[in-house]
Amino acid sequence: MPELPEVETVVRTLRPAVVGRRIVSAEFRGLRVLIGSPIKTARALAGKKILAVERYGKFIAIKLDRGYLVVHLGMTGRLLIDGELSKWTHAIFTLDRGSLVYEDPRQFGRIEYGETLPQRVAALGPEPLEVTLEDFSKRLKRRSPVKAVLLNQAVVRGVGNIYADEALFRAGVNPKRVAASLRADRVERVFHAMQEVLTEAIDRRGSSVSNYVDSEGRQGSFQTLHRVYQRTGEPCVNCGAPIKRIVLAQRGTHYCPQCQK
DNA sequence: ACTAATGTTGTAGG
DNA sequence: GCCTACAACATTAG
Repeated sequence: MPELPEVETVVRTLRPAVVGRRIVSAEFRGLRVLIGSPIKTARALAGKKILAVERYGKFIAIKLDRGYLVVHLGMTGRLLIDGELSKWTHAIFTLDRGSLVYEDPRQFGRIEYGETLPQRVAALGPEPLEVTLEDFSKRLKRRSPVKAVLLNQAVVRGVGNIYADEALFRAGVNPKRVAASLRADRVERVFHAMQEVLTEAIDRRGSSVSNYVDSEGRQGSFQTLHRVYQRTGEPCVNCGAPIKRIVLAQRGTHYCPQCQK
């Protein structure tokens, strides 16, 4: 479910509810989502105070007075303030006021406590809304299709399948184009399109496809503004040609064969 | 019955 | 190191 705009919306709704709160206790169900020992993690979290909620790409880092509680929502994860318990509840954090509940039917998400940020977070590329054009251009010099490069979290962090397709459509760049072969003006168009689509999606509180909701249980609305993602066969908003779907980097990839040569 | 779905990680191979 | 392809993870929706 969650790419950068969705995770940003979760973080923004989470902050006012949990910053300053103290974790009274933590309970974990099942072995899939939690990285590490449930007993040790629960013991480490009990009594910790929440100082901040940060986002690193698609990762949520809850900064405690010692260490971090790091959450990745995978495809179907939800972090809910005072959420109801269900068969897919994998973690319950009881706070000194209210609670935080993690649920995830597909269980591709992960929760981890550490004294420092884990390596897979530290190894991420820069934020796409903070990276400079110069740095972005260097990072794009890879001999893979530009879509695969945008999905690579070591290049920039937070772009996923929806926003990669939407950014390339807006830039008028074919997703199969080898990134390193793009002229500088094309790279600049991709850069601006990526920033534009992410910013607009954040303004719309993300895309609710599948089961995405923020931490208050609210849906986003950017899915109504998707121009190519999941619009296979529908007319292109620019030229009317049918939107095409191919598989690239093992992901469904949607583009206009007319506008994205 | 089959396919595809917002993601990451690990393996094998070029 | 860089790159591709594939599998795995587990569930639901069309």
